[in-house]
Amino acid sequence: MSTDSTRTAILRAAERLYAERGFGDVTLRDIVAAAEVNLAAVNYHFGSKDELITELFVTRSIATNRERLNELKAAEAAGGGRAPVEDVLRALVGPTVRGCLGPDSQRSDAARFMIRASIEAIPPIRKIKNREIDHLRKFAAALRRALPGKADEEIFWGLHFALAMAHQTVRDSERLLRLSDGVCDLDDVDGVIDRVVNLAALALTATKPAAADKAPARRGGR
Amino acid sequence: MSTDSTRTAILRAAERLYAERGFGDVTLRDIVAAAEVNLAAVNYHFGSKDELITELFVTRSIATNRERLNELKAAEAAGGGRAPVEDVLRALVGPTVRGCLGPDSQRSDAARFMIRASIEAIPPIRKIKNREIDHLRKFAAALRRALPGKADEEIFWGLHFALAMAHQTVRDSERLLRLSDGVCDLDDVDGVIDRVVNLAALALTATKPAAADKAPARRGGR
DNA sequence: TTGCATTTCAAACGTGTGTATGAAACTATC
DNA sequence: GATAGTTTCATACACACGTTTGAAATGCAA
Repeated sequence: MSTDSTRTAILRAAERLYAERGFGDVTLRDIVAAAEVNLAAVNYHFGSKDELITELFVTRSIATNRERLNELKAAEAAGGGRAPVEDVLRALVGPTVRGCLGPDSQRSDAARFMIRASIEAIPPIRKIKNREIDHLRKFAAALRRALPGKADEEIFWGLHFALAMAHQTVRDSERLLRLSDGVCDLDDVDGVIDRVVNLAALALTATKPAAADKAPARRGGR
Repeated sequence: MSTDSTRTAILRAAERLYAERGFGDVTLRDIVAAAEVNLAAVNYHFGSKDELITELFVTRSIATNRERLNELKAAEAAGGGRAPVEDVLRALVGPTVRGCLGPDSQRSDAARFMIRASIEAIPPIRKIKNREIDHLRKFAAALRRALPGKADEEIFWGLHFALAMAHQTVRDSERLLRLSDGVCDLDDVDGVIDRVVNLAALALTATKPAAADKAPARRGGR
């Protein structure tokens, strides 16, 4: 093999197992069994378990960020340097949702691995995760361009809620599925993305006093 | 002590440590050290580590659900059997948010423990967690009463998004804090709850075609 | 006090984990 | 085909974990 097949076999097996079962439940022995390689190969090729996880996370993190930024740039280029709020949000949450929901064939271990990483926040990952902030700032900036005059506070909350809804939907899709008894269609990936994007956009574009049809926003319950 | 002080010392120490550091990073030896009791006391009083966690989770789960239902019933009683959407949602997300955010003195290990439990989904917890669905159905029913004629699908999505936003906000408040450089005030607990509740209510009450001021909801990105 | 049940304690056990070792197998260059 | 460098392999190590054990300490009724 011209490519180091043992190395990549370990990476693929680890990514798949971690995506399926989480970090806590997967041992090196599980990984090497799935990859059909020797136990010592992990330490030979990666140095340690933590370095294996770190390499996986860094690689996927870069890929995800690039994918998001590509969509953002495409959207902004189409709009002459400014994209509608919806498109900015879609670029932010689309890649992850698309990789985690939908038919099995379309789901990616990579996206589900990243969700696991964001959930369990294992030490080797926690250190790197700080860079995500800088990445998100680029989307905050794009939202500012889309909403001139909007207060920063609102921008950040909108961004946060968009991520929260997308993230939680892919993370615990089972609960929504069971709660709704199948009424909520999580295989309609674009539909899910639209729900998240539209609601977050609503948060960002709605006029301040929130003119809902009834029950004006009241503060300080109980 | 009339109350079994060793037992409760273990429970308190375990709850605090699990809340602070998660299940993966806390060993029985950590717990008994914090509780200042002997290692064997855990197995003597609880049988096993899993049973200790189960007892913690069951106790807190019941308490949380009761707190939520109390608020819901109070709200519905005040409205003659029907509460406004906002109040239903507030009863759902309020207890958790209030227990996890705000000044240290007001934060509770119990609420943060429950968040950890919902994040890490350890085997002993996973089995019990199914009951949460039944609990949430009561809130879905209350939302149906508040929004007669609304499609069930929308009810469930609204409920889901409300939980998603609240949950993610308390779970990763640090990220929002750093992203916004302190602009978003997470110590204003009622303010946070209002944001979540109002946005979720907007999702539930907004007319279907989502008449935002610009960029009509479009389907099928990329 | 005596006797018995409950609780605490130090110490050890068995198991599963990540990691290290040193020899064997393989690959490529001369 | 011999040699040096790389990769694989079976095996073992060291350690931390949850759990068990049996004796000591404590509480409490008669």
